[in-house]
Amino acid sequence: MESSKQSGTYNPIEIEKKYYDYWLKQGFFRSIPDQRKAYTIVMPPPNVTGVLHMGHILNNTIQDVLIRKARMSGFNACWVPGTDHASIATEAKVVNQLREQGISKWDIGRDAFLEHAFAWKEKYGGTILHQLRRLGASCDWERTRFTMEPELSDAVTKVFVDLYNKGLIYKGLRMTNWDPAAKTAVSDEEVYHKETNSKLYFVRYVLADNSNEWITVATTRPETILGDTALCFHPEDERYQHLRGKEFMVPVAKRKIPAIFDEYVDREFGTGALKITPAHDPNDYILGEKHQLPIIDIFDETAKLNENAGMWLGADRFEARKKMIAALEEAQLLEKVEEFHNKVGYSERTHVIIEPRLTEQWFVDMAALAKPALDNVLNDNIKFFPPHFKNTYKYWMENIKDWCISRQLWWGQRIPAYYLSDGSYVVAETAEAALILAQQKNPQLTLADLRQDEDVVDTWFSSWLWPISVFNGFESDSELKYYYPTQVLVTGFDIIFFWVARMIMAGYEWENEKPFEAVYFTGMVRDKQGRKMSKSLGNSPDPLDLIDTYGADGVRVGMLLASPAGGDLLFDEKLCEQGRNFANKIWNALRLVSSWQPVENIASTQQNAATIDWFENKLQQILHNIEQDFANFRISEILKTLYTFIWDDFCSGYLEMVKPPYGEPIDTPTYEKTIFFFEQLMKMLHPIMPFISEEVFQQLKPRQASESIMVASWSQRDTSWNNTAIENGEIVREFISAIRDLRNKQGLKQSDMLPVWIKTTAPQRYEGFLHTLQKCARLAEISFDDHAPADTVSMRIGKDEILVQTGKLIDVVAEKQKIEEEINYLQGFKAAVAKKLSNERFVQNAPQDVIAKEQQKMEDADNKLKVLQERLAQL
RNA sequence: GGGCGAUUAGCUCAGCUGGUUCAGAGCACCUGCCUUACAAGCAGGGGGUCAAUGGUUCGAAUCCAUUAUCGCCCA
Repeated sequence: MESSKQSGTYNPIEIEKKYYDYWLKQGFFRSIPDQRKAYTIVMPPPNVTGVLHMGHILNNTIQDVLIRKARMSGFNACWVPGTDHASIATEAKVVNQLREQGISKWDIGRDAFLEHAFAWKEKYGGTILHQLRRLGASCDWERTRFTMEPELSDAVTKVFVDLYNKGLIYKGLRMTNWDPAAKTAVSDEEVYHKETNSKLYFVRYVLADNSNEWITVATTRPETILGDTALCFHPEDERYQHLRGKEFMVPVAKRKIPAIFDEYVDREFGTGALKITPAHDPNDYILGEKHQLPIIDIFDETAKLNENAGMWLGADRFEARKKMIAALEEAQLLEKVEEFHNKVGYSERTHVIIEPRLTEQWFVDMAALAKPALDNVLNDNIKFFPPHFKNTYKYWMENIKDWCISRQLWWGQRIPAYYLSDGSYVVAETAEAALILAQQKNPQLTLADLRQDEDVVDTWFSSWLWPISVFNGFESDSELKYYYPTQVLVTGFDIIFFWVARMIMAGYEWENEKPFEAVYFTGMVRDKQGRKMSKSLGNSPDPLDLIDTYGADGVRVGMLLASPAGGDLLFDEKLCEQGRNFANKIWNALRLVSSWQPVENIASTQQNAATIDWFENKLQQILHNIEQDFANFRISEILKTLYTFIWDDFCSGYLEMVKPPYGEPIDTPTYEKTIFFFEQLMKMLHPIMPFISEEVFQQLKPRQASESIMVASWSQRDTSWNNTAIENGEIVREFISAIRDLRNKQGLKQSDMLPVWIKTTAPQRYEGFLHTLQKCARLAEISFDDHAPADTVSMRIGKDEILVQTGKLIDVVAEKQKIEEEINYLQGFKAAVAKKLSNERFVQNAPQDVIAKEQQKMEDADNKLKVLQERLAQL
């Protein structure tokens, strides 16, 4: 053991580095299948483009807590890290980087572009995973996976072909969410809607056969007028009945379009007349199909006007709007403009307004996949924490839409569809396999006649396989069998549809088994004012700076203090400070204990026995509570329990009670018990504060080189305890507190040793604590006789009365008043209890133990009253 | 518009299957302390009509209904 001359301030930086390296070197993070039961977590792979932010800290702290606890509990703990290739985001980064060098991706072509992209990934892609080491993450780094590496890409191809062969993947022309910045379709889930201040333009459509008559149509997107192919009215709208069979002139474009009638139209909105632009609005598209309208697609892939628009070629959609408004005004067809609030869809990735666009895309038919995925969540076969996310999940699954999986990008797994010159295609895992299929149509074909689809699949189409593919589960089940299903997924609720739901589907589709037993949803990290943390607001601290300032343990505590499961959490740097202070407190407890010199056979052995008994039993009780909380993922609760137990009960309570006077030795049994308790506490704390718990563990006793708290076994399972021992200790602590309060209020000095009398029916309660009481409360002598002098102050601790001779004049009036107040309160309390007990229905209906409790309360109140009244008479 | 959730101390939140271990914790605040482990600390203290109304019940912060306010998701 090191000397007590260490600094009074804990310095986490070196210690954290030292132990992380030590753990790595010892291979404690490594998991290889063996005879133990596995406890597996797959990390939600962060984007390769990302840097560590507070969300990662939260998410990975929780995972590390769970995996460390499992490891100590004797499981073969396996935490698999990895990264996600993030198609759109990464491709955008690489494109930008190339642009700065004056290179366009189109010039260099697909293969060269991918080389750049992989190079970029090699250089920057490991950033987050490296940063996580600072946090103490005990991942099995040797298992680090990447969604674009060969095995995982093969899995994607395999799965695509499998689904296609099952008839669950199809290609079709559909209205899709087009991201004109990324020039790709995105799925419904990648579109977010934002309340926007728009304008509603009231535009006149003149009748084709009578230029003096017109209908006014309200639209938010006048530029799409160029793609109009009909006007639509409600069939029962009396205002428009005369228009049946008529035609209108499209403003500015000067084309003729028909009037159609459909119940879809909302008569209340605008003028009740709706312009139909099938190529640029999903609802219009449906109406267009129903009424067999022509489709005029006026935009190109970057949402600029094309030849079909007939004018302003190359103008982007916003410019086109301005031009259209000006043209309408000039033609005197713009009646009025109103302010209007509506929700506009934006791309999750590039944050530009989504353009509904008709494109050929690949879709997954989700209905069949959704069925087992829904059932097994509803029946709690997969448990959600917090459980209310089941509702959200259920709603989405029951209204599930087909999944658009193709992306017009290069960075990703290329769609394994091969086109023949006649436009038909075959789907196969390799070009060679595709050729065989193609040759069934035409035996003359060669590889050169096949052209692979240019598009890649959605990133989520690879990450939905993650819990299986990280174990190469599509190749062989040797590892999968051992690690799958995993125990828990820790992730943000915002990707419940993107990812969680789809992993569940994939699990049942290919393994016929859930991917995880439980899902722990974390909330969003916000600043203390409740704002989302963002770069532009500058309100997101750099996690590495935080770790430098407060230590990884401090940051972990800060994060967990703020984070009950599920809801958003308001992060405040002060919480990390609290965590750092906690570490410092533990450090100083270690300094104290380290300074003790144990000696055999001295009086304190007996004097401390009751205190040790109290603490030992409470420790067992706390251990039990924590075990329960772990089962329910109540991690924040576990931290609070340990924080209070270590700081208040261990440091302020236990250590002060057994601490020998300065310079005096401690008896060996107390010393050994204390070391044992401290070690137990550190084991309980280790999942949350891995570093300082290890440091204390190493210093408490001489250890073998390979001995670490990380792999020390979690405290024993038998957690029975004696409640009386706990109660007695608590009462003694209350006692000490009350005496200190009295000193405070009466301005008594520490050096004034006060004599006390205890009036109790259970003097044995205090027996083992007499020395401790005298020491901690600075008492002269403790008597249990009835001969307390008159000049004493009275206090009540539990059911007992304590009389303290302060040596000062007793303020009889104040003392009387205090007691009368207590009597008043007790009488009111008694009346309430009596009312309950005299209520026949209560006595009949309430459970026996509740009634017994009430009777006990009555009795206790009576006793107290008796004591108080005696005291009053005495004064 | 449909759904989900929240509302408890100045702030952030616990409070699980209704019953004095039910009104709690941390931070903040107030008082007194540099007491040989710790001022990143010690000892003590004050503070809430549990959003409102009604109901169920012997009994409601807890269950139900309505309202208000806020947040989120979907359309």
